[in-house]
Amino acid sequence: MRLTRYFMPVLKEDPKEAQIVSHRLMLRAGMIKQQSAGIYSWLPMGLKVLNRIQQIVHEEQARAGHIPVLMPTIQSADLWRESGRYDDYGEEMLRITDRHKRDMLYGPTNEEVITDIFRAHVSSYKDLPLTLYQIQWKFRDEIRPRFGVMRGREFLMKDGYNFDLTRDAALHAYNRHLVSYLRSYERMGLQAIPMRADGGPIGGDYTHEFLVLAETGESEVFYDSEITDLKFGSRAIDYDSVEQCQAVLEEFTSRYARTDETHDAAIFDQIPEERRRTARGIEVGQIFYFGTKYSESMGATVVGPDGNRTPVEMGSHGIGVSRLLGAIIEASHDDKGIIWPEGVTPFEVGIVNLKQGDASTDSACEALYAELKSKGLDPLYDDRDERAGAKFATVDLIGLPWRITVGPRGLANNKVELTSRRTGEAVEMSPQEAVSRLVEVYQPVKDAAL
RNA sequence: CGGGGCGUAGCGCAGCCUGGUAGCGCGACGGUUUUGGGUACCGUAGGCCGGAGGUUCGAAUCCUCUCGCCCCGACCA
Repeated sequence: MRLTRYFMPVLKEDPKEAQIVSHRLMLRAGMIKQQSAGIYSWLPMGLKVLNRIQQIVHEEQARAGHIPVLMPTIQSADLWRESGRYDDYGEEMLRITDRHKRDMLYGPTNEEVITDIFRAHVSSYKDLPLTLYQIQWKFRDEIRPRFGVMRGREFLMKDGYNFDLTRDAALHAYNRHLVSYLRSYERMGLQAIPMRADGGPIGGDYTHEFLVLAETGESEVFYDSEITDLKFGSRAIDYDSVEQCQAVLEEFTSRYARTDETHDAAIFDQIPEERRRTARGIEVGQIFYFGTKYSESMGATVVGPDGNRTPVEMGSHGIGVSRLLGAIIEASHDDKGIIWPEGVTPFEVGIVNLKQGDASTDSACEALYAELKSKGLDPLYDDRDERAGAKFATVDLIGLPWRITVGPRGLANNKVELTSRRTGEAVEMSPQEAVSRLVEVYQPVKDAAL
């Protein structure tokens, strides 16, 4: 993309309403625009990152064998009366009346709808196991939205639901989700630690939430420092293998890691003191096993091999997709701006032309731009007639992980400069070398994709 | 929902107390200059001062109501 043809309304000054760094940077980088309290438009670059995160989630769900669907944002109140949650959910649920005076609502979650779909079309144990999921907008009418997309009222969320015949099968689905979530977060450049959690309004006796450590996190967390050494990495896993998934769950949940909701000081104090950590975390996902809570109240049953009708075992699983942009920025930025991890960056590299209008730098930039695109990379070419300082400031602010600087001085020796946003390290090399170096850098990202 | 604060140009703000018909910086646009970390100078455009009502000869300014937004708290992915 050429910057002069793009729409990226960056701000030089901090908008006063933004208090935390991710909110400030998303506004300054021209990624979002607030339309109303807790409700945002996604501008091109914000949308790009949002889409990349969605893509990772889709790919990892596919890998785990989960099937995508798309359910409506507006739901009938009747379904919620059936489950008993219409009255329980409270004022967080946005209630709407249509022209026929029917009670509707903007879905804050989808257990009712998915259960309705299931009971309409699934009736035999032979159709199980089944996990359906979607990435869809939700609305929760928070009393006080804040922190930009970290706690908006409208938010994009992946929600998945597993249906199984037995408790053991449902627990395997739970484990499978845990593994797929670990992989997803790592591809986004995040370390999200599974912590024992509280059921909340969804209920359930077995649940973990995934937290990204960051100073601005909303939850206080307590953990054994050994847990931060764990990496899922690129290990191969058979999602159908109960043993393999169980082993991963045990590996990632055996050490102490809890939020303040479930924290138990007596157990925590048994950890050697030098490994005890207290920090803050941002919740970016949660997985639940809740058994037959919804299937019983809503009549989602299957006929088992013995000919008896039995309520299905269920769980639900969420990833806060839009919130993840905030979480990633909270975990990865400096005083100049965002630092995108390679897995989610809106553009893989920025090309900075130091002397726009100069025949040799212009043509060198154009050649680089074309070459990078031909290698499957997506560069942002800053072709504005601006001074070097302004271009550097912009590319730093928007957080592209790599920058190629092209100026007459270097070009005289066939050199450009390749700079890492994260380390600031700059190396002179030929344009061809810069391209191959970038291809190399992004190879793991390509390899991780399906 | 309790407590606090703010709505004046795209963004950040001054002016309001002590009423007299709106200003600064950044940004935008045009030009000159400059050119390896937000260059300097000159010029131009842009605002029914959140909205409604009232007081007054006259309201951004005073009064009443209202809408929106932000912060702290309780709540929450």
